[in-house]
Amino acid sequence: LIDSSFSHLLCDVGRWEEAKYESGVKWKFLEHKGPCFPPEFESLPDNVRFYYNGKVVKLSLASEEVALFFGQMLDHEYTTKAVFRENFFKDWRKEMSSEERLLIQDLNKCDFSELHAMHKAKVEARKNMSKEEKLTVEEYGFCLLDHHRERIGNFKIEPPGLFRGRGEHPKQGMLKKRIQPEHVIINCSSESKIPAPPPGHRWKEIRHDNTVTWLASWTENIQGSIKYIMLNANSKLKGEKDWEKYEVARRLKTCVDSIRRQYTQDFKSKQMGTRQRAVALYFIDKLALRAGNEKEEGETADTVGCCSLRVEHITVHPNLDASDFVVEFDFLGKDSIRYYNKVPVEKKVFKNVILFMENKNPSDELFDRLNTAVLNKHLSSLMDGLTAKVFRTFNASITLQEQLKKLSNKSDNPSEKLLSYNRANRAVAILCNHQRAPPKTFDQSMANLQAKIVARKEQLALAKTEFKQAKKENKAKGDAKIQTLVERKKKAVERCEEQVLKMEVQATDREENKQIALGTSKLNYLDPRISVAWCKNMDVPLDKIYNKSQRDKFAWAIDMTEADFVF
DNA sequence: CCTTTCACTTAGCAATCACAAT
DNA sequence: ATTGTGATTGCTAAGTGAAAGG
Repeated sequence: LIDSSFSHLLCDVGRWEEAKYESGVKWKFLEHKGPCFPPEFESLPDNVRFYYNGKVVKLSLASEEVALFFGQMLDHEYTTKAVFRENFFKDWRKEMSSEERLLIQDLNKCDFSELHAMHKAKVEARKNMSKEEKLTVEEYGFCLLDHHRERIGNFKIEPPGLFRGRGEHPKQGMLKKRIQPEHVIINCSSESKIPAPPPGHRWKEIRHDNTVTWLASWTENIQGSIKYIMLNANSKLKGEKDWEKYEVARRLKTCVDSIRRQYTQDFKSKQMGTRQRAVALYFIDKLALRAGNEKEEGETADTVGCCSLRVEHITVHPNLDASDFVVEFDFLGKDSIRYYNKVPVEKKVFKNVILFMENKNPSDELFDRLNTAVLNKHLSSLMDGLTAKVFRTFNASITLQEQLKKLSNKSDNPSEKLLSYNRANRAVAILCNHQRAPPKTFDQSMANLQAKIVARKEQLALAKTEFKQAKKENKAKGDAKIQTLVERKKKAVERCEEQVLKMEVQATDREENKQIALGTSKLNYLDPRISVAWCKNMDVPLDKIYNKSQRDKFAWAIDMTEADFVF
């Protein structure tokens, strides 16, 4: 049965025919317009030339397009990387005519600067228009799902370009090919209007699979993986899944103590596999590490999660900085973000880690008897629906709840409350290692803010003296006019004080947030009901915490949550 | 059992927008 | 009106984990 709180998502006109939710059947009716294709490439104007070895070379249409991809990226660091250049040049040559291939043998002799300049000019020109976007959204951005108009998340086919992997990706610079309708599978209801392919084209396949949520899909040529067009996060389908995810995490709360007791027991198991499983689980639980599926070597950047940790990623310290049994982690995780942490662990964990490292090379797996399938199989036997990633959700949400309780007071002023919320959010982001590159203008904007604070403080000092002056005059010959002046000056002082405080809090918040990304945890790990309840308890308007799209995404939580909600 | 495929969530960066300061 | 900035949105890569395939 669907929770009644979903009603506004499921039906905004009239009543339910039937208030029942058949698990497994995702939808009954799906109609859409199909994906939006990027414009075809047209050959460059004659005044935009490509030079090889100082001489103008008129390229064929296919190789010209690829050359433009490189030219567009010229001021990006990518284009200086050896792997990127090598992959690009190899793929570019595949698109060249045989004459071109004969002539163009060295990327270093290529001059894309006119292509680059044209691209920059185009970007500039687009700034001054960009209105037709709205029409596209209206036409392609929505679909009909179970007779409700729903927003589609990504309705555009990804345009061709050069693959930009993260970190040291072995395939960076490779040509990501243009997708034609002939590559695209459409999924819709058999009784719906079938989306029309672009003129002169046909779809690869029309499918009517109501057990999946995607509207269209195609296979991408770099990794051979499937790309999907799916609904926006504010849709019923995504909202329900989100709610389910947090409900599973809340169930973990009821049995996490016994699971922790069990893996602590397992630290001394006679089975090596069991010990490894226990230690891995300890790390996943304590440090919110990702599961760490195996990856195909040479296909992706070399990154790891818990189960795929290698000996070279950890260092053991019997004691370090007044702590005993410290394990030092240093590895690249998802998106090649570095995880660096020195963690005091239980003695038994420490001894086990040393044992797992014995007689191994640095490049050997730490948990050689364990993988994510084994771990998850074990976890599902402990609790229905439990997998490694649930621990991340659970620990993130429970941390937010605890931190909010610890940090915030109802008597705080609004900006202090907000700072507390952000700090609680930050504690989670640090736990989950959600980092960002410090903004390029960070130091400058920090200095600007400090200057503003100084200026405002001076203003405050001035306001204070004026206030005193007015009071003195009032004492001397207090007429009504002076009386109002005193009031006015008093107000000015208060206003200044308030503003200084607000800016100082803002400065603190920003400084602490320099390298931390709060968005990811807010969007994916924190049960929104915790935040909604906190806002109710603290009398903080919800839009201080969630912007419009976040409020839409969490509509289900906003609707169902009362102030007494506990995760 | 192990590998591959598939569907979906999670992730950081880039582009764009909105709004304030000038 | 212009410009600079932080906030928001868009993009798509990179994970997880179940199911299918061999």
